[in-house]
Amino acid sequence: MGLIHQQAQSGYDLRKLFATTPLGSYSDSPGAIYPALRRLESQGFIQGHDEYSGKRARCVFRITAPGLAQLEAWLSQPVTRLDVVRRMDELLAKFSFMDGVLGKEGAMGFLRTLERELAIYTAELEAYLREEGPGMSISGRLALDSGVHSHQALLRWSRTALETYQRSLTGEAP
Amino acid sequence: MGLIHQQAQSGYDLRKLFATTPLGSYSDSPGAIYPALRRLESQGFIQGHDEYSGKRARCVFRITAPGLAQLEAWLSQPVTRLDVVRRMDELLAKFSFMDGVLGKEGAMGFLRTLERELAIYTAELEAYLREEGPGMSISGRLALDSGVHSHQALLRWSRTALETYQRSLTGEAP
DNA sequence: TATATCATGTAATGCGTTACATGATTTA
DNA sequence: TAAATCATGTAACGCATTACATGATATA
Repeated sequence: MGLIHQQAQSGYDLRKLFATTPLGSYSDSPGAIYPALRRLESQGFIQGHDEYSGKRARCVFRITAPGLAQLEAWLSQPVTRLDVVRRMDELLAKFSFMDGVLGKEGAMGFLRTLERELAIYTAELEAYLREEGPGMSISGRLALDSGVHSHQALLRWSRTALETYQRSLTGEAP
Repeated sequence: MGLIHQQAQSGYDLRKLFATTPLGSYSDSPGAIYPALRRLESQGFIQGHDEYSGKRARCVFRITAPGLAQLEAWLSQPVTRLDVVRRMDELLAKFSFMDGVLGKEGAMGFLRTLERELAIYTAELEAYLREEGPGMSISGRLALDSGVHSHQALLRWSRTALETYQRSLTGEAP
């Protein structure tokens, strides 16, 4: 729905996006995409129209008013600890749609809570590594270490991302 | 199976591991774990025994010879591009079991191919950000940027991890 | 004795994957 | 005209999630 909100898309468009672009590593299988589109349509969140642009028919989906409300609600959900631990990919996919849907303030609010949760979880990982690391195998300890480094990198990113937004705000409102 | 190989585990043990430890963020729901254990048992990869240690019965699973062979085969599968793009968590979970199953040489071989695939994919992400970034929204570009930074961090980690193994080899065989 | 924790399951539902299928339109 | 690509689906299967259920044993 985020992609359809940015621009009307057919099922085939989405397949190509998932297969060729790095963002949102979702499945590009037709058995996943077409039924999902029909489900969203039956719920009234998107609406498909056949388009004949010279060639053959393409069923192009657009977001509806209830769909936009649903998308806003999804993007507005607070960042939880469980999101940070197990659904980081989904969080970043959500964030990529943020300023098109919630605006800069929404995106900045998201980044602030993400930074807080990331800081907490990263500290927990570091503590776990300090305490349990010595008793683990080399590869076990190193795997945990990779989690620590990945989350540290995300934490640094969330801070520079917030600064990027702050610069863009002061720059446009002199 | 990796966890059961390290140490015999009951379904409840696994639930607690998944719920409390940071490694391998798998589901701790009983509806996922118990049927999965029974499937592995029916395939002959693990074997459960009831144990009565003073308290009530616990069904403790151990790995079998075919199960160990299967685990070795799984851990020996080459690192593919798709693994790096969409299954990085699984790769690190696999790696955490490596030197208990394949030994240091196996773990080092894994790290070398992982480093190669990570370097390729990271370069692709950087190129995509350079080319497509200017046309994207701020949050879209930043989300992509987080992917770049995360993979750069993993790439650095894979190199230091390899050095850690090399030091441990020269240290023990003077 | 009530509550929390230990320990193991089952049932309904939904969804993803894999594989198969179809027909139209470019390109070689 | 053969092959690749466009564009959209269906069917079988497996598995995860959620919620419910059970009984035993510690702990308050």
